[in-house]
Amino acid sequence: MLTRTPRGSSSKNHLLARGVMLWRCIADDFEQMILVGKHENGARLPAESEIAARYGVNRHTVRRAMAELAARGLVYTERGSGTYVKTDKLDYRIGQRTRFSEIVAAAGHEAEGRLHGHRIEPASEEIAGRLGFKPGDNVLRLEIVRGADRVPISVATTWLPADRFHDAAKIFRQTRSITRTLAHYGVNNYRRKWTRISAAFADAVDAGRLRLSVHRPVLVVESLDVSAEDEPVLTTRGRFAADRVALTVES
Amino acid sequence: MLTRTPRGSSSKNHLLARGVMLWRCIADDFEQMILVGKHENGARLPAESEIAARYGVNRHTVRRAMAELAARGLVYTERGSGTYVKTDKLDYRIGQRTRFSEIVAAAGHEAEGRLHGHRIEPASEEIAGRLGFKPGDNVLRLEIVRGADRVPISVATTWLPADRFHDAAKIFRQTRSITRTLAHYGVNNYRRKWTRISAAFADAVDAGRLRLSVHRPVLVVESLDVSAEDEPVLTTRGRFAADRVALTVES
DNA sequence: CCAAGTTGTATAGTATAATAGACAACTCTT
DNA sequence: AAGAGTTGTCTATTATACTATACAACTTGG
Repeated sequence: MLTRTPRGSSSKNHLLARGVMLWRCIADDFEQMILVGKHENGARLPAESEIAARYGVNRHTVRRAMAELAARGLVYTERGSGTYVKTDKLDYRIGQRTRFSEIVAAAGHEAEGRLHGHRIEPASEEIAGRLGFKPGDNVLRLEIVRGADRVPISVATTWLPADRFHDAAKIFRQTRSITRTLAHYGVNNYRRKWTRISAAFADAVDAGRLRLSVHRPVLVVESLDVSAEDEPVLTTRGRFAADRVALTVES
Repeated sequence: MLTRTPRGSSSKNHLLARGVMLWRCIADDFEQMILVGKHENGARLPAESEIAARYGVNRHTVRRAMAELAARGLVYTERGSGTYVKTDKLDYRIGQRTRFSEIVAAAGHEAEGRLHGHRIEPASEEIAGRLGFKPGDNVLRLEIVRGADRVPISVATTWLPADRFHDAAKIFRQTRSITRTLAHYGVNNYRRKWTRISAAFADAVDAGRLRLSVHRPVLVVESLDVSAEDEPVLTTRGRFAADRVALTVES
């Protein structure tokens, strides 16, 4: 250790970013260590009291940091036992029948979907092309955040024909599922027609909704679903937290 | 604007990173806009009250954000007039006579140097080679933060022969200048022998000392200075905030 | 079963982030 | 010279981050 000048020589100085709370710095520090492989999957983290001592902070502060990591899906805690690393990813299988709730339920987790916003807007050239519309035609746009076991997995922007699915936003709020929303309109066997996958970094809005730092990667999944009669029923642009999901594409 | 669900629909939600203070989010937001060219050099920012209204926060919070930007050297404020963008960089000319204080003073700014730590350590192979020592020989290592007009410009790790400059840390604390410290030991006309320049991102420690975000670039300047008699007197590894300095190399 | 070690919860105190409002000091344009 | 608009400073209040301490609830290994 370097000899320090008297000024600002607190033991927690090395992580104190100005304007960033202590628990957040500790959480980010652990996220870094976990992502870099310093604690492997399933490993037990040191006890809260030990971490607190190591950072020179109160145990409550460490608890807040651990709660954050749990909210990010990086760890889980077991009362009386400890806090454990969980870096295994949800296997998200993309095929003709791709249903978020079914995939998550099959993996033994509780699926969740929440509508964060909606509006009717004129279709862009891109979206119109996908849905077989003319640019400027009205489409219904939904912003949906999906999660498994209360951990956000993806945010998706979904466009549907506005006339055919006019109250889809209301129906989605009730049913909390795109599958059930389409069923409400009599579309029961829609299937995935194509899927395009790329990668990017989370922007500020997505990062907030996914509980990610802005420098974490997302898998960008664009897709088109069609009805049994081959009519386009919805197209999406989803952003999946790459730390929490691995995509499997059937071929 | 998208129609929002009632949950968490505050007007400042789009920048509220969890565990990051409001003023910091606003400061980072402005830094981003400035760096991306949305406000050019010399331009006046909107009045504090207007910014406050725009973000839906109190004016004091905006003032804190502006103080942060000023501390980062990105803006300066003029009482009664406004806050102005300042993105021009200090021209740091590297030649045979390279003296931080002189360069900064010549640019019309007030130079400042502060010792953040020091110790005697065995020389690494690299450092020993530079100073003409054997690996393991004792060298004195200084950690110095330099600034202009109270804005950090560089952090530098400096190694000197430990025997010859034994109390250099103490002398530096008094003189606040490497030039004057060497003069104290009778070394008056040292000159730059070689300089090697590369680039990197600020690590957590350097970012804190330079008041940079960790994703901002730094210019890494490694160099060797020798006395008039051609004896190595010090070698450094400096990290310059690339947002605040441009290096000019004489040839 | 017990004891040691762990996470969960409760209470209370201190420091500070953010809000709110008022006014002083200053600049700039008219 | 005046007045509108700006930054600087002051006081006060509320919400919350962090600390401190204690104990309950639970797991694990002997």
